Amino acid sequence: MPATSKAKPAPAGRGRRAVRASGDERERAILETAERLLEERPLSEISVDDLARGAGISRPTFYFYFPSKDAVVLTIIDRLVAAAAGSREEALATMAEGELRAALRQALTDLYGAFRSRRAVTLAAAELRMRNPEARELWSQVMEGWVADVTAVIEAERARGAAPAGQPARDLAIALVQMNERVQYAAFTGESPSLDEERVIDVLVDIWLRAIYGTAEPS
Amino acid sequence: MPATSKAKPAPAGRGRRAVRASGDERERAILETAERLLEERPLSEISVDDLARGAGISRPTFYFYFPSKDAVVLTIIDRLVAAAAGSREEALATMAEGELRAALRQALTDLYGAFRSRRAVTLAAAELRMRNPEARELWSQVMEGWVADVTAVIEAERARGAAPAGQPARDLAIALVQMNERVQYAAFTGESPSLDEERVIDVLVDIWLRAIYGTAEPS
DNA sequence: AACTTTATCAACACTGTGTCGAGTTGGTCA
DNA sequence: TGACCAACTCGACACAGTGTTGATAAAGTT
Repeated sequence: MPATSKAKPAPAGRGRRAVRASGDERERAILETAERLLEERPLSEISVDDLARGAGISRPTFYFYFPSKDAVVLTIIDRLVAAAAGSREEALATMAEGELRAALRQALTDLYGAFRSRRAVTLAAAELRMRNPEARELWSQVMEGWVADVTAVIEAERARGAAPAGQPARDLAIALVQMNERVQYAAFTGESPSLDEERVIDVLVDIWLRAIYGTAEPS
Repeated sequence: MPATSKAKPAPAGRGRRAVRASGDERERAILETAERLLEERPLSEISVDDLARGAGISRPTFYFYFPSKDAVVLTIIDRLVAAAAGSREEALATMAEGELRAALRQALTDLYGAFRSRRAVTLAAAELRMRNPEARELWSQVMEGWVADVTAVIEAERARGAAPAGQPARDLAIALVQMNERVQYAAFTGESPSLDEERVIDVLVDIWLRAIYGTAEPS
């Protein structure tokens, strides 16, 4: 049973423990080592041994603190996701009261910033999602949160006559949110083709506005 | 040196060989086994041993035909990508002469169909891209091809006055193409949130048209 | 019939994961 | 204070997977 709870005193949700003693700083050391190594190379090229050594402990001792490498990264992603959720709520609060164009830009900028400031972790999350159901579930919740909020905004704009009818609001929201995810990911990795980091927001905001407020009639 | 050419007679590009004898059918058996197993489970859960046994040979013999598991999948992806490129050129030919709305829908439908009909391979490609530079490069070329074509279409539409000015055509094309990739991937995996398979095309076409022909002015 | 090429696989070397059990250490309370 | 317990540590092991080596067989080629 990989990547599931199984630590010695193991009570908590994922794989982290609830210890209090000096082990607390060991746990932190492991998390910090993981973040540091992720700046250098992808998750797939980091071993449990790398994490243990980086934290100054032996490999078996690592397993006292985390049930697997994945659990470490999941813990780190948890925190990133929580921060991003904060950005989102804040941004949405602004958006609730008119001046949508500027508010939308602000919202996308904040979210983009939240992930860009932890680029390495964001990339690791994408990698982990490919093979870890728990990571998939966590990311899924993040996306659902965004989609729900964006859906509400679109429906409100349509209700007050500011936006024309069109595809179901939720479908539109899903596509737009997924576009953001992919475009941002590409910009972070620098793959080609990808948008320049400074152009990401301009392009995304433009497409969002056109998708929400425009109609689909060519000349 | 994993995933690079290294087979016995090894001349060709990647890791496939140029054998002619009875080994030809072994090679095909390996490729077929890979495709079959990918329908059942992700690439990360398929071992070289699985492929060898599936093809009725021992593991060392597998290495006579392919230098690694990745090389097998790369060969399969190559073919998918070639087929998709065919769809694209065909679709673009239609698009070159007016009636853009219908032509665009047709183009996106064909492309979507090309990948949906080989869903398992498409998903494996996404997984492999995460950790294999060669897969990344291959996919990159596919995306660049699309972006180049779409950029040309947008510029042509702007030149003939059918589409308004806006973000640089290439930037717009990158975001739209990446949106398609992500939305399609999500629909294939059935993750949540994701668009229903029957709704994908409608939603994407709508956003493309609005992004290309609309303006970004809210009411 | 010598020789080469193609094909095959048992056995090996290596890397990485996760577990077991035998410790050590520091605090607590009888 | 000393018996005890929980937190903590790690050497040694069992396993799974990858890729290589070398010996061998079977099919052409000259």
